[in-house]
This record gives sequence, structure tokens and C-alpha cells, in this order.
Amino acid sequence: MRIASFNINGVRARMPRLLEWLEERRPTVACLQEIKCQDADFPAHEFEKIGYRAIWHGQKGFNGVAILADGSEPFEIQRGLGGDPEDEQSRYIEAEVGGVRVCNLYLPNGNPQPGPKFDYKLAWMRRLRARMAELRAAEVPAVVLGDFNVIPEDKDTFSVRAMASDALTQPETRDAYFRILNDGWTDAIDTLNPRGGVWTYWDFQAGAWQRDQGFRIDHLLLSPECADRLVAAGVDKAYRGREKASDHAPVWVELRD
DNA sequence: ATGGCTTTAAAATAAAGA
Repeated sequence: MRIASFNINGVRARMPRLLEWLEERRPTVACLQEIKCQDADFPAHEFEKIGYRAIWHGQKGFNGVAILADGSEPFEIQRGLGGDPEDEQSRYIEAEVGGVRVCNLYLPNGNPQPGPKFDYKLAWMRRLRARMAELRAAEVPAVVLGDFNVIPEDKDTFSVRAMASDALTQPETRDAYFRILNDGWTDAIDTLNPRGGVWTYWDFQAGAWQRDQGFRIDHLLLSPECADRLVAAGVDKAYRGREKASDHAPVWVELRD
């Protein structure tokens, strides 16, 4: 099975491009972030017409996540990340699909740093680590994927200097990410591309796409039960160059059945 | 150059993104 993640940056604005990608690439599971719509406005019917069933967790104006599955309805396990009853942002949804636990997240950006948004990001990462520890303890095959808003290492950005004061590269951000990995998770794209230089995001501004000035912030983390089944992982880079594209490209992992 | 684009919300600007 192939499990994909795509920060779509406004699901309604991207529908033609998104349907195109689903039909051309036909992922078994497609996780979306930044759907930027309320629950009532999610275009579930458009996905059903091409054979995908969906669950989603929307929010007015920004954030919002969804899980699409080819030919079956994802079995919802959890919506929203635990650990903070005050947190009302729609950034997490978890489901069972084809015997795999699929955990789709849109991690807070955290800029500007320092400040309350950065504090929220770091707190969110601690809460995520707690949820992922539960999944590890249960020993279920799990893929935790999405827009992490983390540039893990210097090799994951076109310019270390340009990103030096950005929340995505701060030592605290990276520490939190590697604390999670060291609990026993495998970063699929990094494992298959250890030298780096793989981008998943290119800014809309300053000709970043044309200059190939991007970075890697969309990640697919595999539990040991899934890491044993890793066949391939990659970025559908060409979709970033199409008309009315998102600023992210889709990322995917292929698991042996 | 806290710029440079783009979407959403809502009616002209403002917030958010990374």
C-alpha cells in the first residue's frame, strides 16, 4: 500500500489539481493538511465520485486535516491531539486503514520565535510525543505523517543561513523532533536519502520554485512494525510546478503488504 | 527590504503561512 501526505493549502482552491493527483498517482491513503474550511464545506462528494472516502477535521479559515482512502472509509480513532483541553486548533486526525494506524498532523509553524506561537509549537510536539509513545507501547503498525514544520538537519534546507532564525530550524525544534525519532520511529524519506537535498516545500515568494530553493518539512514516520515493510518513499515534486499549485509537494511511502 | 506571494474571510484590508 502507498500512503501519502499533501499540504494542500486550501482544499477548495486546489480541487482540480488535487483530483488530478489522486487519479494519476492513486495513493491507497491520502492525508491532507491545511484544508482551510469548516466541516460543512469539505468537498467529500467530489472525492467519492473518484472512489475515495474521507474523514476530516475542519476549521474556519485556516488549519484543518483530512484522511482519504481508496475504496473504503477510514475508521476514525481520534480527532484532535490530547494533552491540552484548551487547544481548539484542528491539526490532528487518526484512523485505521487497511490494518495500519494512520496519524495525520499539521504541526504548528511557530513563527515568530521566540514568542507564544513558538511556545505553542514546542508544547504541541511534547503532546505528540506522548501520543506516539502510546502507539509504540501498543505495538500497532503505524505511520505518523504530515506537515511537521520541522527542518530536521542542515542538509534539509537550501540555505542554512536564510533559515537560521526561523522556528523550523531552532535547536529546541530539532531536539523535540529527534526525541520522537529516538523513541523508535523511522523517517522514511531520510532513510532512503541520507545525503539530504530533498525538498517538499518551496515558498510562493521570490521565485523559490524556479530557483529550487526549498526545504524538507513534510515527513513520514514509521513504527518498527511498518519500518520492516518499507519498500520506497519519495516526493511527487512535479506537482509543485503545475498551475495553481500548493506551496508543498505530496510525499509518500510504499509499504509491503 | 519582517519584503517578495497566496488563500481565506469578507467587503478594504488583515491574518496566517514558513
